[in-house]
Amino acid sequence: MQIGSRFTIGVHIITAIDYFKDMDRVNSEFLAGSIGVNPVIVRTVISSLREAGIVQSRRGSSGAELARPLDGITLYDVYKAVHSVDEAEGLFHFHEQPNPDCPVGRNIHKALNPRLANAQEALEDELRCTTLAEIVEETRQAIQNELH
Amino acid sequence: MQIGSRFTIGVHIITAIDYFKDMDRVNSEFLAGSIGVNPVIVRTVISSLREAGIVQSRRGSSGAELARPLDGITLYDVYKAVHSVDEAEGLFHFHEQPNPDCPVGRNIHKALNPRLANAQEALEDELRCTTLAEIVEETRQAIQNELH
DNA sequence: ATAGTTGTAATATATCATATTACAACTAAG
DNA sequence: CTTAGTTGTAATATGATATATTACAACTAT
Repeated sequence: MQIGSRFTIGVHIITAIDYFKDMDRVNSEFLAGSIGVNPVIVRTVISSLREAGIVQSRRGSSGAELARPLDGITLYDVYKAVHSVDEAEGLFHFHEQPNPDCPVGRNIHKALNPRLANAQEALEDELRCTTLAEIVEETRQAIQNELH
Repeated sequence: MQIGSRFTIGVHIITAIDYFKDMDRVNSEFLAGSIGVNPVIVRTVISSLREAGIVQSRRGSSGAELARPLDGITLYDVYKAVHSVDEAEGLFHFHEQPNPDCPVGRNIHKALNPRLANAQEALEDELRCTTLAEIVEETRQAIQNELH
């Protein structure tokens, strides 16, 4: 069980938009080529990022742009934007039909749910610690280091 | 995208084994009734817990028992035992074919992977903070509180 | 006008979790 | 030692969901 790749695709998109902004026409086909997925997937993820106010894009006009500075975007923002995880359901899937006629069945969630929420929050807090500015900067440095 | 219910099923199993150990014959059918899933799923999860040294069970002999004290079992132990998440793959699914001919495509994982690992570790560390002794105790208290 | 792109729906495919069926291996009780 | 009942596990089916693909109207820029 894994968190879907739309999250890392979203990070890749933002990084590529910034990196290539002065060099190429960064449209969905170009991005799809860099990421290695279908252009429609790219457009779908971009739509999510647009709805979250992270990037700008519109019909007919080729290419996407960032809607706010890179240091104002965290990994958590991207994670939430692409809704890799359903907000209401939470990260952990609790078995859905514990028996209400069983004392354990109807009470265990009271003990377990707060712990699952804490674990999910720990993950999200960690994602909030990194901005896309850091990701882009480190990617640029990695590219520089290739030259040696 | 969610972490599968085998994890919470595992916690439910351990809690029920302890709670009912002096009252009922806690076999896979009984547990399946309490949890609300198929008995074979219960037996599969118990197999995982047995391989992790958390419970004891064997062919023919009805019922499972705990293999070690409840305060020596953490939520993380259960989480790992049922392999809700593949060890090698990690919690986050990185898109699999970033373009090696693109500088961003072949370098972004260097910047992103450590952050994803940190987030996963934060989640797991939080799961290590809770023992099954706490879960069982709180479940017992919740059952007690029902009487008022 | 025209060529090219986006947004989005519809559909297909792939993957994986859970459900179900089936049964040999085994235990315990009589 | 026979029998009823359970476990471990394989095989298969079902269901849910993520990603891929096709298609095209809406739109932009030239």
